Amino acid sequence: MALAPVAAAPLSDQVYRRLLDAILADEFVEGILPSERDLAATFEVNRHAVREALKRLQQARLVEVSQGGSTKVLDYRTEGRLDLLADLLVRAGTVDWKVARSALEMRASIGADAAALCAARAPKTHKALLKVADAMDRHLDDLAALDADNVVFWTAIVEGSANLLYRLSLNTLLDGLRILDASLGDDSVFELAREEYRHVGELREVADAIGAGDAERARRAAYQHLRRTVTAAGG
Amino acid sequence: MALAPVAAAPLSDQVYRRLLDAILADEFVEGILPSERDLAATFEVNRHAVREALKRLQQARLVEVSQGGSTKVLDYRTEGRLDLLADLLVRAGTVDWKVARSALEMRASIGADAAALCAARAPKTHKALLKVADAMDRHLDDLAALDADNVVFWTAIVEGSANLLYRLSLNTLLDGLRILDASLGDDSVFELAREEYRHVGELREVADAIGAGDAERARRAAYQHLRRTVTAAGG
DNA sequence: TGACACAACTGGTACAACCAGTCAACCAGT
DNA sequence: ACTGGTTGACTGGTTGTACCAGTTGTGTCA
Repeated sequence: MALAPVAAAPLSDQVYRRLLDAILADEFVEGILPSERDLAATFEVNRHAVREALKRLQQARLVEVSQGGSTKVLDYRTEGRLDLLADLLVRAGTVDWKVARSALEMRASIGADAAALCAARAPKTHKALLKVADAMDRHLDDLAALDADNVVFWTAIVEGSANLLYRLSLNTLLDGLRILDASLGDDSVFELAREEYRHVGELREVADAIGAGDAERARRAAYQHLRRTVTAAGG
Repeated sequence: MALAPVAAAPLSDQVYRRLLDAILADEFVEGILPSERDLAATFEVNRHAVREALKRLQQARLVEVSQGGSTKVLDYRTEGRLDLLADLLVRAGTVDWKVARSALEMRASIGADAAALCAARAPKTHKALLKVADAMDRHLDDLAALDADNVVFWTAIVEGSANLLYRLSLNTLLDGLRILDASLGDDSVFELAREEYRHVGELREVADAIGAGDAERARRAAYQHLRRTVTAAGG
């Protein structure tokens, strides 16, 4: 019998999670949050725990607090930032596939541009990329290993692009992937990934183009490869 | 006479800022932060203020705190997320142009893809876009107005792309722009923008392609327009 | 030498108070 | 019908202190 560990998140994290869910579900009338003292009372925690949670919500641009006045909910579409991905992707235990599709589209766009930049700036990456592609070919049945290798492949390209923002975006997107993974378990939903991994040859093409320093070819190859998954996901 | 409001940031925000700067400047030996009590003592503030700041750093994936153990600095390249842009762009009062160039590259990539998606999904956006382009033509000498209109133009395209993540990325990028603006004042550095606005005709071309539902033409036109600024910035 | 126990850290939570803004209502004065 | 001042009941911001809980190093004892 496998007993899962009991989650022991700090109180402020739990409060953050609760408030976040309530905000995204638009549960506050007029978009006005109760006072910190009231929240502390209803959650039956100390006011400091509430304050720490509110500070995080504030940083995520989800609320606006002002001394003396009340704390208001902001529109995350116009105020929120990309880091919300992880929180928007899975809500109330169900995956928002529209958000997931958005993430795949973004991955394709940035992945393609990163490949082009990598070809222009770090064609030497080529060797490492081919090695990963070889490894992937060697275990086409091990989905977990393929996942890991795929991450290595694209991380190398993004590193080669010498674009810090692409690196950070990749982190954000991978974070979303992790959330998705945890939410779906080892479910069959990763048919998408499985299908993508059937085309390791295309990764090789990307690597070749990068090795040749041919930015446009690298871009096209990467875009074609990544875009297929978007289409498969209903884009 | 224009009187600017007096800045009165909460203590925890100031502590956050100080710690952030120290972290990005790699000022902590072995990447280990002093204890909360020590930080409170050195900053001469209450421990709660320090805790609120640390919660935010934790959320930004800049530090890892563990009860009983010490708080460690994480590598923002591998752990940080896109929201760091605003903090990385301007440090110690000077602009990091490498980061700025990265942002411009990302803008070009996402802007082009958003234009393509907009053409496919919301060709009707075309009308509003042309109206903005007209307005821009009408006041080619008013940089502030051009800036505002430009934001409206691209926001409309991103809305039309129906991609929530592009919307959030736009927010993040615009945030960076605001930071840049505030840091540089009305400085001459916005030669870049000025040059971009000399090509309002290209925006019209983007709008036309979108109106025609021609995704690839919209992508090419948008990319060409946005990419020029990247090149001008030394990309 | 190894296992255990303790002490001295660390972060996490709590209560109680007070400072400092906001807002609405009311009240002069103009 | 306005202006500005006053008041009181809210709001968030700050503080100090105490204690709980987990980690880590150290020293003792078998």
